[in-house]
Amino acid sequence: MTVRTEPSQHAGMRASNLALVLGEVARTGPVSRARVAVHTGLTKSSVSGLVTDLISAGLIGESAPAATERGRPATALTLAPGGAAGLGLEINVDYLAAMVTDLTGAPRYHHVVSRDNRDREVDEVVADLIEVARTAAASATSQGLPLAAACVAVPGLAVDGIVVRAPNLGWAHVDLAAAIHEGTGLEVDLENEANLAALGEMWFGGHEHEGAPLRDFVHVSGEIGIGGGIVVGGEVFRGAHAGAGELGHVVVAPDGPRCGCGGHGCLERMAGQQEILARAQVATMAELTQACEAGDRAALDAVADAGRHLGVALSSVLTLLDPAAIVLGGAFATLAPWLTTATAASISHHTGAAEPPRLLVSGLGSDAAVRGAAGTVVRRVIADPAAHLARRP
Amino acid sequence: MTVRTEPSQHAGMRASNLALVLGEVARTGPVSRARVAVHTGLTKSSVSGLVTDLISAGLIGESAPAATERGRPATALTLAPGGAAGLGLEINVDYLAAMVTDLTGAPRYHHVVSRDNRDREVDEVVADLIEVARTAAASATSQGLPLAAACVAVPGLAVDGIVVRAPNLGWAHVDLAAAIHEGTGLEVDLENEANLAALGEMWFGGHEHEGAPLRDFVHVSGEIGIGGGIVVGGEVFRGAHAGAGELGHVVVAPDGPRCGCGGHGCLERMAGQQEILARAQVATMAELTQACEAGDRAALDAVADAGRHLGVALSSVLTLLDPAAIVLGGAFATLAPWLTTATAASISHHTGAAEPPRLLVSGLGSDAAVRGAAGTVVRRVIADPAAHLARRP
DNA sequence: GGTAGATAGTCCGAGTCGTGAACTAAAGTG
DNA sequence: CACTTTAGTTCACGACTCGGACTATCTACC
Repeated sequence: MTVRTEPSQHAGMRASNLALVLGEVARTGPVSRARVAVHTGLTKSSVSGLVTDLISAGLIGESAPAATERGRPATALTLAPGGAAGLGLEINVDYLAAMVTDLTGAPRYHHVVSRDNRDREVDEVVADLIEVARTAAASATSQGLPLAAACVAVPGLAVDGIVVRAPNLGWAHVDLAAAIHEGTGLEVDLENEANLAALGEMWFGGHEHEGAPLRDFVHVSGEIGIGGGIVVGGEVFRGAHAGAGELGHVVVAPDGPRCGCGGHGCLERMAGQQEILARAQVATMAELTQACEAGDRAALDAVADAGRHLGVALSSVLTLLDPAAIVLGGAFATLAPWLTTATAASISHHTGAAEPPRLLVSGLGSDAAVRGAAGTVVRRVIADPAAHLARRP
Repeated sequence: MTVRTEPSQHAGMRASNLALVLGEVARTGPVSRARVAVHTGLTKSSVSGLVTDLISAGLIGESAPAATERGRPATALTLAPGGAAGLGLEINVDYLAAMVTDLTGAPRYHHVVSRDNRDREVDEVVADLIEVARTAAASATSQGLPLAAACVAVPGLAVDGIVVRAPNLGWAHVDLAAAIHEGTGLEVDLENEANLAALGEMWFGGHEHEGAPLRDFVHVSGEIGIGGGIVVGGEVFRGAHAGAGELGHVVVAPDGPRCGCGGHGCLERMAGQQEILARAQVATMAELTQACEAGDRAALDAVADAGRHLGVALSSVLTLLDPAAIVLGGAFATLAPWLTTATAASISHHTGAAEPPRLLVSGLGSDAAVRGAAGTVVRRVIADPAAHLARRP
């Protein structure tokens, strides 16, 4: 039912089959040409030709033949780690981060600069981020990793390379992609932090659903604000204006107090970090977890209450989006031990579902977004190797 | 970023280009081959060949050359109404319906049988629906319309041709598609009523967004229950288990009463038809609209209250899904005059949005789902004419 | 009214790419 | 050491689209 908009031509056919073969190699580890042919439905001869191209492009490596059961031993094909690399950047309220991953998605460089970016000039922060990016790029070069592009995780709404608004940073209409492109010479893409964290979790978090990698889920990423990333069929769901997934501003208390966004009774207002800390009468997240571990009543109640509100929001998410699972990330992952019981109970109460939905806890912690950003770049190369080669012949 | 799963071959290239050309003809009314070539990016010679195939397949018609400004007059191409037709069926609480549309989407047969299907045997109702389908098929045949397939709108969850559950009918695990296939010889697809109503509204409702047809929206279809259809990029959003869009069970009152679904505080429990009628102290929807028109206080309050609850649910929908518009259908379309003010106010209050979102009212009324069902069939033919031809050579 | 210019549509050779069968390569089996 | 099995390459063939040449049919203008 997809509306076709571009003519199918021979070049497109080839590009599509290159992606098919490369994707198969990426997914199923070391494989022979013959097995790729069977899995993809292409003939052996076609696969041979496509693999030749991918090897000469440096995206695939050939290892020594290894004996199998019977017959001629197969030469194994693997992703060439040095074929292309991705630079992931993250700009957040209290830190900047950079990560380089090779074509297999393995981290090859990671650096975090902690500093509160809220009351600084935008230009200063941008300059710092460019510096961080340059250092990362230099490291990639020295490791022989050719960067294909960069992707920046932004705590707000980004459209066409521009940060439209990032409330927690106090930013609006910052042409960030152009600035970083200027400073590094790389193609730069911007994406919401919550969405990238969700992708990072999908690609590197190791979650499964019925034996296959999890491809339909909602990722809750609470740091200072509460964000949400919706992944459908392995891709981020963005809505009509790239604003989808704003879990933090789902209504959980129709008669509730005014939220910073202008609305009333939003989840973030009722269960955000600020609210939890205030109710638990502690100042930092570290103190909160300590208090919870010590069994402090006020702290436990505050967290459980947040869990209940989260459950209300997630009930609506479950009925509206029908995801296969929900992944708790960021601060909610840290608080999971004292939170999930209340959340699960609240979900059962509000949806009436016999069996509770799958509530998973993130394993990546606060690195999910940068990893997702770097991963986005290399995934794009794998998804369309022809386009990548056209750019650097 | 789409994961490719099938090899691209010459036949697929041709199939894709056939769809491209046919889609262009369908979208832009009468067009010349030359204009199709420009719009699609194909060459004139390719378009000529593709059009020849489509004409001999009976999907496209050629009308007499009409003079243009300068040069040789163009022969106009249009969809051939008799090329293929779709049979839409609908099974609902208090009626069965059938509609036949030709390839252009124009209704060519429409029949509704009013009868309460709640306390009847499942087999009886299925037999009635088969009878309705047969009569419709006979009418199509007598009009020279070859039916490509059938699509059934079901008030519940349908997966792989089976009605998994339809609470308002009291159905569970009914193999409806096979039964109708048996009775009519047609390929049969099942789909949720709310989703089809949304599609019908998109294709035939005439809504626009920034000059183009509306392709990202949420359709609210309230009859006895409250349903929702989410359309993203022109396609229905189904979630991981085909259960997405259940707007009726979004939580709008966390401390609210128990709902029939087992949850608490669901929209349907707070603003469903039963609730509104009870509060307005009337027995039927007809009486309710009369009371509203007469300015009856209790009726107006009941409707406004439902509108407020609807606004809470839609606030969550807006923040989670970021649609370009919301379309009110079914009973809510009828009640729109006394409902939308409260709903819009509630949305503004809960989302804090400066400008209220686009709240549109359906023009198709209760025919939306059958039209959507019949339209689904012909749209599929247009989206993949090669597959259609392969079935009937 | 005849010719130039413009636009529509067809035809055909060239180029690209996947297919399929034949062929070479390299192991294990009896 | 022949036979079987599996891996990978080669090459003629066919199915496409492309692009330019060619024909058809109109308007505009002299």
